[in-house]
Amino acid sequence: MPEGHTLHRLAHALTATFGGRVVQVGSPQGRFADARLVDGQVLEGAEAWGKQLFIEFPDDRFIHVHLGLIGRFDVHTGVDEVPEPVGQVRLRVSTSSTAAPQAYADLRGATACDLWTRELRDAVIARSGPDPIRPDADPMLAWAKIKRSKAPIGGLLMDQGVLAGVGNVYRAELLFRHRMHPLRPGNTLRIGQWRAMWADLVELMAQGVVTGRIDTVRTEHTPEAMGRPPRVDDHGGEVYVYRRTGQGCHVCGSRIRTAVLQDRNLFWCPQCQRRFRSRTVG
DNA sequence: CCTCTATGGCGAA
DNA sequence: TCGCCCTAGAGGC
Repeated sequence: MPEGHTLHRLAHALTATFGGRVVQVGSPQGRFADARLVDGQVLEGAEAWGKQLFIEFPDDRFIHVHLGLIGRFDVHTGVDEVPEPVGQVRLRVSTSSTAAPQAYADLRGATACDLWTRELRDAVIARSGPDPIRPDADPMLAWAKIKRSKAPIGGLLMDQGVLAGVGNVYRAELLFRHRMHPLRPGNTLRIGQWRAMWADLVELMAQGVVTGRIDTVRTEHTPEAMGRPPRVDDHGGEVYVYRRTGQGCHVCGSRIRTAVLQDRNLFWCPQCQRRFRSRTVG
């Protein structure tokens, strides 16, 4: 679930569903005791920065949520009745009226769910790199770090202080689309390459916010265009390399490779992404 | 029943 | 680099 597009999508859904309304806030599981401090208040809106989600309440209070690897936050609208929680619900936000239609949102498995002040929120945002989904993002802030780092670009793209919101799928797919080897050092990139990668991220991630999935294949490489079966997977998106180890590359047919970099699975095509080569495809 | 996996990130060693 | 945290679902025995 959770790369930046998921959090922005959630922010939109929470704002649309609960924004400006008095809400009930609770922690059925009990591990978010501070829920009571904003219970019965007006939910002013929700906003995402990278993978961080902030739900704003009066008096500069924010519920800070980070889904981590396995967290999910499901928004249910238009229900007649808010049901009993199922499983480990850390946070539940629900409409406070008793009349239908009602709505509720359940958070499970999150790495973080805390009540924060505006200062804490601002500090985390200040430490984060630019977020390609935010219209005010400045790609040169990321470039300044990339161009002077010897670290592999595959790691830099996942560093939330360099760039906010990119996770393992967008990382792998972006590198493929730009024919770039994941281990290429940041300081060997040229600015034109970075500008092209950023523009691509802006487009891909904006699409992810709309669709709720990560699709990265170009028209000529869709299942329909290639006459291949669609991807069957729990996240569903059409991709070039992510979790396609051993399968044929959609462009050149080579077997997709995998390796572990900084504890995360890395996927690339050994032919399309030869080391120290990089040219944008198409 | 157990083990493994997952689009993440932290802190200790 | 490793262990650990969060949760649910899939698969093996």
